Amino acid sequence: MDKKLKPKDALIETASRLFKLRGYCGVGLNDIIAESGVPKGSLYHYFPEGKEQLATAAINYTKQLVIEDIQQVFADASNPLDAFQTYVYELSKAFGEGGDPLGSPIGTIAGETHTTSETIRLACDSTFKDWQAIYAEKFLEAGYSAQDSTSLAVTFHALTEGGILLALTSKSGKPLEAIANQIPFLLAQK
Amino acid sequence: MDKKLKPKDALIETASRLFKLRGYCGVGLNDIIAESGVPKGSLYHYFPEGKEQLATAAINYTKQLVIEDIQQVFADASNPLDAFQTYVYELSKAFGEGGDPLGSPIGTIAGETHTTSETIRLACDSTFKDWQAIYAEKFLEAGYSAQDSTSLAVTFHALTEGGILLALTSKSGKPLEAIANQIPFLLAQK
DNA sequence: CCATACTAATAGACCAGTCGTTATAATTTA
DNA sequence: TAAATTATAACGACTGGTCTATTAGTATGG
Repeated sequence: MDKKLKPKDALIETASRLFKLRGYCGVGLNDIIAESGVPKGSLYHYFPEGKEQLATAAINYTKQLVIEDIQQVFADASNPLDAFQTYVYELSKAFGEGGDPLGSPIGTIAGETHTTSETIRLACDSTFKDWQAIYAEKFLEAGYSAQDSTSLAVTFHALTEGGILLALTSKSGKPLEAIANQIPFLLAQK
Repeated sequence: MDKKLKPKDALIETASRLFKLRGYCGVGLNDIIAESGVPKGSLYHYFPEGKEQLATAAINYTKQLVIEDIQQVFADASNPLDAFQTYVYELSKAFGEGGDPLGSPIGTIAGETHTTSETIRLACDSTFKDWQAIYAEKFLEAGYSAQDSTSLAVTFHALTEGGILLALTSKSGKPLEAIANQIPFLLAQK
């Protein structure tokens, strides 16, 4: 087990990492306990409802990580478009650096489970909505109308999710780079 | 078995449909033979390399279906932006109509397998690139520069993939509707 | 200060079921 | 008759989940 972490946190962290890479069905509990070093008895002690409950915890953990990333980049930028471009550009660098393979934070899980697990689907849906709410808030602050702000938040979030998917499918940061380069030319008339 | 179809085609069609809904790992061969009515012996007769080979065939089948959709909508429109808006708007209606649940054509498969099956990853990657090539061609015809055309193709494709993911996660066509509504305001300065 | 008691946590063996795959027999088609 | 196709049973490996036994940790009582 990761000696620095408590067993429960080790499970959440390992599950989060593996689910990003291989999705929900693609990761077995045996993979998670093997990588985290936490015995199966402990897994069912902390997550008595099993895999779904662990996945929900992993989704919420990932949600928080992403929120911190987003807020950081918005705090450093003077307007939402700049912030968003910086964010996507940093993603492109991360995917392009050829280190450990990354994954889609929760997109893959959402795609797999939307028809099979309402619990997980709802966790993903609320995560997406929370991320979008941050974007929308920033657009609102920048003077966009309420309606435009929410629509733009959805649009830019979709752009991010799609861009990540293209990046990991092509094993390259270039799709995200192309998207980031296009961002300044979007919405120029507003 | 679907009496209208030859066994091989029935397998491809059923596999394609189920993979869209639940991804690659989420669908077992038993599901596919049960729904298609094709016996397991026939599956391994037509696809001796097993699940990966069937998935590759399903991906290529889906690729073609989407290409026909895209070309249809571009044939009916006078410029690429209109065509793209129409396309996304039609997607939003399909996802919003509350009939049989839809799925991401191959996005979910790509997200699951990019680290585990190079064969499938490459099939998804070439599919994405083929779709983008159609978009790029249309932008080129409309007078955009070669570089802008490819970047815009990637950007709009990412928008579609992300929009579909948001739609199926929220079980609603609204995310795609919001995206479609934003499209006319994008690129206004070009 | 130690002994006791109680609970939280750990450790895996184990379960029934399913996975993708293989093997082989039966049947149909040419 | 030969080949193509269908049908079914079975394989070992693995799945998520259950179970019991044991250990570690802590609070309490004398």
